Amino acid sequence: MEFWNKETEIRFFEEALKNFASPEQLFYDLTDGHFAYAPKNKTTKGQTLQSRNALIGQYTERWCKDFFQPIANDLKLHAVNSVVCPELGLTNTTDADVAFCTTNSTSQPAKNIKLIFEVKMSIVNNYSYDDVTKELKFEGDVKTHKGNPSILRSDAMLKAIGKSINIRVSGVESAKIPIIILGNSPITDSYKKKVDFLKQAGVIQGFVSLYPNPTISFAS
DNA sequence: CTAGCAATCGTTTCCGAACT
DNA sequence: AGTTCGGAAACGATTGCTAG
Repeated sequence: MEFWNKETEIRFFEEALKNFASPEQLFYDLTDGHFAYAPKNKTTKGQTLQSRNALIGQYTERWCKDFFQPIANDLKLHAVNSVVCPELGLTNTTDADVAFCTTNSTSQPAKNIKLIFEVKMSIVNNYSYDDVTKELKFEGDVKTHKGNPSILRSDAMLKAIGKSINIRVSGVESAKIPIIILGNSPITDSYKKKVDFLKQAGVIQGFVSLYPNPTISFAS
């Protein structure tokens, strides 16, 4: 299984366009074309694209499940999406994005859950889409557009930490289950120390980016 | 440049009313 | 009494924006 890369992102757009989404749901409609993010020298005229959120959210969570499935299997476990376990504070609205469980059922008792992942990933690079030719084009890496994806954002970190603590304080069963945050961007300097303390404190066992070299362009 | 508030979309849940 | 319907409200996901 490969790490997150440009092909992963292109595949998201292609599958979404083919199956259920219109270009307007996935791209900013700027004067000179459709863009995944606003390039640094351009403005979105105040519009904030929201229709992509749920779609990319689901895609990344599924992608992570597939990514970790072989590892889970080696451990005689299953990687499962949207795991619900009321004992751990994981309800239908606030479920575990991905978890390693002893069975592949969505609804699990606490004792079956061995590892919890919180996915905080999205599109990292910028792309343009041509309405006429249907062509998807790489426009530049994360430094060339205005968006801050994934755990590069402080509030994404706060949400991840908050959700983890919420699990920790839900009961005795949840105290021992490791929690790992998955992203596809670097983190801010200001959080580098804190993630170590979070680990020492036993709240979160790891922050992992599945996108090794986001600012190096690979041939596609 | 960073932290974090505000905004919107899609989905789920809630809750009273209407209906067997 | 139990079920179903439907609008309102809540919530989670991501991203723009701007004060400091």
